[in-house]
This record gives sequence, C-alpha cells and structure tokens, in this order.
Amino acid sequence: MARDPLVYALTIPNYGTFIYEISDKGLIRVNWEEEKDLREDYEDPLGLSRLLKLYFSGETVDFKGVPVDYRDISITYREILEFIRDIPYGNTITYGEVAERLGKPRSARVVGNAMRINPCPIVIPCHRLTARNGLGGYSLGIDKKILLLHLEGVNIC
DNA sequence: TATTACACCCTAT
DNA sequence: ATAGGGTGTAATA
Repeated sequence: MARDPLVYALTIPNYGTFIYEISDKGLIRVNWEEEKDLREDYEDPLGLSRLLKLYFSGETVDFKGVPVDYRDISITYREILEFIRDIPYGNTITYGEVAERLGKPRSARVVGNAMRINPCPIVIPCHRLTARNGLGGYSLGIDKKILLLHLEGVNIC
C-alpha cells in the first residue's frame, strides 16, 4: 500500500461525488459515490477536478496525462490497464480484442478481471470495453457504464 | 497448498 | 440454448 495518500473530493451536480486519493507517484484510486453534500476541490493537484468538470459538461476530455500510481496492482493487470488508457474518447473495444492486442488471445476473461479491479474509473476508461455479444459488465453498476458511453456519444443497441 | 469466483470467448453438443 | 475449457489474480481455508 502506497503511504500518505492525500484525499480530495469534488461534487458534480446530477452525477455524483468523486473522492480521489493521490500519492507522490500519482492517482491511487477514484471513488464515485452518490451525491451527498456538495464538495469542491480547490487544490486540484493533478488537474483532475478540472478535467472531470469538463468531461461531465460534455467536452472531449483526454485523461491520459493524469499520472496513475500502479504500485498496488499486479504486473498483468497493470499492463492491461495501461493499454486501455489509449482507447480514445467515444471509442469502444472488445475484451477479447484487448487480449489479442496484448498477445494473449485466450485471456479475454483476465482482461475483464483487470477492469473489475480498476481503481480509477473514468481516468482509466474501462467503460469503453464491451463484450462480443453485448455490453459486458461494470463494477459500479451497468447504468453508470451506459451513462458514460452515452455521454461520449456511443450508440448502444 | 487448494479451491473458488470472477465485467470473457470459443467450441462443441 | 447450454456446457465446458482456456486464462491470471485475489480471497479464503
């Protein structure tokens, strides 16, 4: 466990409150909670609050510049999470395709596991992964995945 | 150690 | 439609 993380919070009306932890190496995790009291991050050391506000206002935001602290994540999952950071806004890719691109064509399920433990939703855009036969899952609830894809203009059948 | 449970996907029945 | 095997990790015993 990385030590001495700093905790910040930002509420975006109609979407929720984002609590995020930052270490000296970067972002450790993002929690997306139901909206409670209004909270505003005035420090915003990584520029994340600004990006989140832009993102939820509908702008095409690239979170690739936000440093992530992967120290608590196994090398396999880390590789997968780093790979999917490059999926552009508004695009989707299949779990199986990611596995193929990483040279492990039978490991689609492992890719799903990496998404399941993704500590930084939105910043690491695991919502852009879909199953071959449908939408696939989302740890925070499938409605959140649909919301994000809709926000990015992805058409869902 | 061994077992189990996964945000999948392919190939058989 | 459904079952089972291939994958890697983490939680649990």
